[in-house]
Amino acid sequence: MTSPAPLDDRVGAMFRALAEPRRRAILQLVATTERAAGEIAAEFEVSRTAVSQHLTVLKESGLIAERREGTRRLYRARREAVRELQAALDGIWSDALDRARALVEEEQ
Amino acid sequence: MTSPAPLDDRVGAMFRALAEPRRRAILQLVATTERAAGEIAAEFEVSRTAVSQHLTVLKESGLIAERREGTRRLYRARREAVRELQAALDGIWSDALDRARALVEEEQ
DNA sequence: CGATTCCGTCAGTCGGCGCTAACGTTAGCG
DNA sequence: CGCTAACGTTAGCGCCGACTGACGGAATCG
Repeated sequence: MTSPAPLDDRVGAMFRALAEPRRRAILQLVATTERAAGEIAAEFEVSRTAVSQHLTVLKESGLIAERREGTRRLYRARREAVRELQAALDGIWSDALDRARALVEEEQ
Repeated sequence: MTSPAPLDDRVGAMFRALAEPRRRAILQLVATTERAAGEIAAEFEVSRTAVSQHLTVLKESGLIAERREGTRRLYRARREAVRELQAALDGIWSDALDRARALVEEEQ
């Protein structure tokens, strides 16, 4: 309730995005180097359309950011989003502690 | 080569397992407290069969471990697996650096 | 202006996944 | 040994998601 934006949905979107092997490869491609959509598509043996859809999913999850330059669109990975994901992984245990504590108080 | 199973597949299996909201909730339930399958199923409003399948997916991904006690099967989260996942997330950047370096040598 | 480049978007198909219902299995009790 | 409890497993169904092919749009060059 503290966060106005649905944080759990955002985390879920990131996990769903990373569940696809090709999207992980794309994310790795734009991790350090900003790349255009065409360059990314050229790295894989799938249609350019599929890559574009993968980029859309990654962008909507917040894992990558888009920047336009002429007719090209350049993509780069957002490391902050990954850190948010790692925090969520740690939260699995810390939040679980809170819930366990609530259960103890209830059953006593 | 330190791991007998292909690491990228294991990481992918973990991401795929975490992509499902219900599996994340289950993982959180058994994060600190070891629980039986029936107890877990009672927490959600889905059939016990569905929970059992989720537990299978989580177990095969390595995110949880199973222990038998009589007719019951107790599950607990494996925090080491989560740490392996976080390392993979960091690896997106470190491995990308290696690949970028190789590309530079190629194009020169 | 027309042509080209670089992309995203829209149907449509197909395989995979989550769910339910019925059945099979193992452990413990009388 | 029959019975029950506590599970996993299988078959089937509905649906989402990854992919392809065709189309549309914005920026650049001549």
